[in-house]
Amino acid sequence: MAADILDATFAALADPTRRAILARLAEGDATVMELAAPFAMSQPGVSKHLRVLERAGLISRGRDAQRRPCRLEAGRLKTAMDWLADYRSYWEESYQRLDDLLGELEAGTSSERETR
Amino acid sequence: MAADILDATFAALADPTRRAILARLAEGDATVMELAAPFAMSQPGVSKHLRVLERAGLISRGRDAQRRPCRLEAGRLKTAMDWLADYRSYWEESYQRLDDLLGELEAGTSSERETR
DNA sequence: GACGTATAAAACCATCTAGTTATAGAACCG
DNA sequence: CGGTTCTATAACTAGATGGTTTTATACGTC
Repeated sequence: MAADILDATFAALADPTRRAILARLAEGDATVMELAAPFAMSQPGVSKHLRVLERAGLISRGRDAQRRPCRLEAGRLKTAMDWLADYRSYWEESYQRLDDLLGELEAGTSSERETR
Repeated sequence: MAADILDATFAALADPTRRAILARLAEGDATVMELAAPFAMSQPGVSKHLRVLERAGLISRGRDAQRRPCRLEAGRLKTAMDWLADYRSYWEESYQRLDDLLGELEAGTSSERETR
């Protein structure tokens, strides 16, 4: 469900510059110039990253004279986290023991794989 | 910390085919043929996706005669989730009210932005 | 109206991506 | 040994991505 939202969200998060921009925005809204300052990158380069983040719904932009202040929109981060949460049991200790047990049972009963 | 791991993990998750492969592996280990079956895609196409998942550390592969069974490795999913968890407060209700309050305070005291 | 500042858009380039087909390697079956 | 099955590699293509420089737009100020 909503595959393209996850596509865009994870793709946007797969870049260190964009993650750093989100981290900065977590401290409060910021203009493009403020966001660009820490990076050895041209202003249009940062603008392109912001467009990716905006199209993924991870930020929104206001208007303040010439400035276009950016704001973190955390909803899509929650969507991504909700997807990951489905796998939580697979990295938790209690599951690991259960998984090992099931593996032994499967190996003991039959060589056929449960495709179900 | 560990930026390229997050890069590779999020990039791997940004594709619906790869997410579907992970979902399938959550039900148990599977061979390449088993994983390829649900998709209208060539076998080498699936193999390439598996290589991306393996290089991201999201799966591991064993050896069973000609077969290379794939197994879900959830550790990297936890790493991604840990990163997202830092933003949890930004999408939670209680935070939203705090954020609004801080916004009003900032607007009321000064037009200068706290860059700290 | 002219100038400076903040941002976006255009055009371009190199590299990566997701897919294909065709081929090769590795292991089993007879 | 010969054929079949499973998987990986190679070579190719079209399109996306991340960056650049240059140019245009929008707004505030003098």
